[in-house]
Amino acid sequence: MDMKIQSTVPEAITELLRAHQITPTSQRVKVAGILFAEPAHFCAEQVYVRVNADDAEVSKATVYNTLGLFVARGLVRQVFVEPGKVFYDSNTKPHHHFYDTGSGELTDIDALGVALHELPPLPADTELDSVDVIVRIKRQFKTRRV
Amino acid sequence: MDMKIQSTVPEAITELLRAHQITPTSQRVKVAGILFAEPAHFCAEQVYVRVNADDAEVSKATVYNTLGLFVARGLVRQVFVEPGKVFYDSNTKPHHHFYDTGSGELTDIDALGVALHELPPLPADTELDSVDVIVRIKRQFKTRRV
DNA sequence: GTTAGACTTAGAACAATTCTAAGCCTATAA
DNA sequence: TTATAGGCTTAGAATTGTTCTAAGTCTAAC
Ligand SMILES: [Mn+2]
Ligand SMILES: [Mn+2]
Ligand SMILES: [Zn+2]
Ligand SMILES: [Zn+2]
Repeated sequence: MDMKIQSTVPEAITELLRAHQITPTSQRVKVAGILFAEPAHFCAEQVYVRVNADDAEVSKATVYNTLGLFVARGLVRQVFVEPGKVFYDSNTKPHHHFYDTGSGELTDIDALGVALHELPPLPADTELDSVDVIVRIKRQFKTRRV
Repeated sequence: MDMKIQSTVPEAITELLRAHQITPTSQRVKVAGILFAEPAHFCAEQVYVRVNADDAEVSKATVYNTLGLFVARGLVRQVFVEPGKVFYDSNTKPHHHFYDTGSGELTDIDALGVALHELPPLPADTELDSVDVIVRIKRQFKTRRV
């Protein structure tokens, strides 16, 4: 069963964490509250800023620890689109991404199921881990009418 | 025209660089010699080590400058599969990758042309830059016969 | 109440990359 | 020939994102 948060009610979040074998500390609940308010793509720094929007209460180390834990428990998934910055994606359903190379924004693409069909066989003695499709896009040059 | 190196003959490399508006300095020819000996996936550090296999003659700064220049001129392409490490791919034909999460090895997959067909329309006012497909694989668990 | 283990934290350490600013090389112009 | 200018290379410093360390805090069970 694929649990999803309906509201930002702390109890629901607490539940979600417990369901994934994570003891719901106040810091973890805060981080989860940000990630699961809606499907989103945040980097660690963005989570850190949001989680401390009022007063600073969660350290950067804890943000990283928590994100790492959520990844390990499958609550969140990492997306690599650029060197030196990881995005944490609270949509864990199989899907792909548009990446706007100008703004750095990620947008979801529903999984196609098609790419897989046409894949060559995996190398010997290996099994599939995941398929990531990143469609890099850029803002269009102003085209002059011909 | 899509020029490719047949041998490691310096003259051919010099030609290739000139054809891409790059003045062929000794350092650039060395770096190109490593990248284009055969299609390969190197990170900057690997290029640095290889280029200085005998005696140290090319600085790390120059390796990065050169790789950046080759990317800008389309001689080489970057692949992002992990945070904090860029691979430089001397195969610039459209293609995709297997990524062995255990060994960190990249293997080419001939472009399918399929993923594209099933893509949703691009967001408004954007144009396609590139499509990267990364198939993450892992060494198979020893399966016991049932 | 104690205690053990899990959790959090500030700051140091780290790794990949980029920047800086000074020297070098080479092609052309005097 | 020698000067000059631009592009190129370089060592090392700086930056960035992330992980590590070691000490303190919390909490749940005894
Ligand atoms: Mn997503
Ligand atoms: Mn490749
Ligand atoms: Zn779930
Ligand atoms: Zn070419």
